[in-house]
Order: sequence, then C-alpha cells, then structure tokens
Amino acid sequence: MEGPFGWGRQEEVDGWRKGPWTSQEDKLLVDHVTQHGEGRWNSVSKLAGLKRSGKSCRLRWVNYLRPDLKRGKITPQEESIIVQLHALWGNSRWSTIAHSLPGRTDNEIKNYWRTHFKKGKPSKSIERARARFLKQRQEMMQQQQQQSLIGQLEEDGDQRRGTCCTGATADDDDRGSATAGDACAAPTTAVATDAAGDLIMHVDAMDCFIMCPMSCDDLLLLHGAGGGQGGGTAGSCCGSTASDEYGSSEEDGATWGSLWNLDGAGEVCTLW
DNA sequence: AATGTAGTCAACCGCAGGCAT
DNA sequence: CATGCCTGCGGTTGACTACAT
Repeated sequence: MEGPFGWGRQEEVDGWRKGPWTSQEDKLLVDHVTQHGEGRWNSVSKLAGLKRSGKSCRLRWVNYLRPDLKRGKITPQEESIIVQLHALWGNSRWSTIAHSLPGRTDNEIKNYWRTHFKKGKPSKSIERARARFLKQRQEMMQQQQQQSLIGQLEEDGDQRRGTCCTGATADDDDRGSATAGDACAAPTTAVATDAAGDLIMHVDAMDCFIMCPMSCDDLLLLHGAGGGQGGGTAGSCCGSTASDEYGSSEEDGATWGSLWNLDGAGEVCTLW
C-alpha cells in the first residue's frame, strides 16, 4: 500500500493511474505547480511526467498539497462559521463556504458537515448558535423592511444603496482573493463568535448585505478574510425564511441534514 | 482479545458552466 | 450559433482508525 488511507492498491485505467498518490507523485506535482502555477491541469500530467488525469492532479493539489492549507481539527470558531453559512447556503455551496474559511477546502468542510451533522443530532451549542443566528436574521430582515419603507417615504430610498457598495464585482474565478474587499464600505464583520462560541451579529453589517446589489458570493468575499479568527461571514442577502423550517422535526437524524438545507435561499441569490 | 460500529479522510464520478474554436 | 474541451463543484465511495461492546 502506498498511502495511509484508502484505495489500498493502485490501478491503471486507460493509461491513467488511480488510487492513492505516492510521495514521488506529490513531489512532481508540487514542483510543477511551483514552477508553472495552477491551472491547465490536463497538461500537467504530460509536463510533470505524471500518469494522472488533470482532474486528479487538480484535486490532489487543491485538497492536499496546497501550501496554504490549514491542517488539523476544525476549531469551534470555524464550526460556528460553517453552521452559519450552511444555514444560509445549504448543501450546494461548499466551495462558497470554504472561501470564508482560509486554509480549509470544500472537501474538508463537506466531510466535516456530513460526519458531524448529517447523521446525528448536532451539539447543543450548535443548535443554539443556529437558532440565534436565524432569529437575528429574521429580526434584521424585519427591521430592514421597516427602514426601507421609511426610506422610500422620505427620499425613494436610493441613497442607502449608493453609499453601501460602489460597483463591486468579483470574478467567479477570483474567488478567495478578496477581490471586492476594497469596493464596499460595509463593516468588516457581519457575524462573530464570542468566547463561548455563541454568535454575535452586527445589524449594520447585515443591513448593508441586504442593500448591496451584489451576488451572494461577493458578499462572502467582502467579509471572508477574517473567517479563521471568528470574524466569519454570513449575510442575509436572500429573502428566504429559514426560521420557518427550523424546529419542525429534529429527532430524526436524516431529517437534520435537509432541515438546514435552505436551497431556496440559493435560488433567490442566483437571481442577483 | 476479538469483533462490531462509527468516524475520518482522500479520492473518484458525474454534471454543469465557461471559454475557445 | 454550435460544438468540444477544460475547469470546478457537489455527491459518493471505500479503506483505515478509533472507540465501544
């Protein structure tokens, strides 16, 4: 066996090696990416002398070899962020969630979520955190609606949008590079965790989130830089009512996974 | 000590979107 | 405009490890 985990043997299909990577292969890939940079994965195999598909090379690099990866356990702060963002995005945006957790991969977060929350009940602290998050989100949305009405009555409500964001556009390919960080004057912290791991949310930040005419991805980028230190991100840019679903039936482990899946939120977001 | 079960992690697969031709 | 390729993503699988019985 070559590696410490699974795929006890290496097979070769259509000339491509599969299964666990050897240290030699790792070195070849690292050397190649160091010299030529990421991308063009299909040519990596040829140029680096690897009998691996482009997909496999990319996956190995992204999930294991990248130098900026943070190894080790998910911290409580990171867990809180994952919980918040999963409440917002559901199961279909692991990469988006991962962008808010520097050094963590979507695969890692996905695995973590599945093992910790998919099957059994989450811990009390997580339950509490999520409940509070959703409650505050709902309150802020109500508050936002009120303010919007007031704003419209006073001056058509356009000034807020103008002062919040000024043309922030983050290219999809540039996710994670904090592209839009300088384009928005929004507060830098939308959600943070206190020492006990409970969520603290700043209404002004969420207020901006709601008003910004940006994609949800951009919103995450704006605030994602401090994720590791508990300055995580969460935005109420979408109009879904997560709290409606929460608390319906928690005793069933299988139900829990879907309980948090606010796919509707994602659909709303993509319309932006 | 042996066996069973759950947890963890790396890797693969299929699909979808973007881009070049 | 249509087609094909490349890249990235989410879902799933499979093997090892740790813990419980």
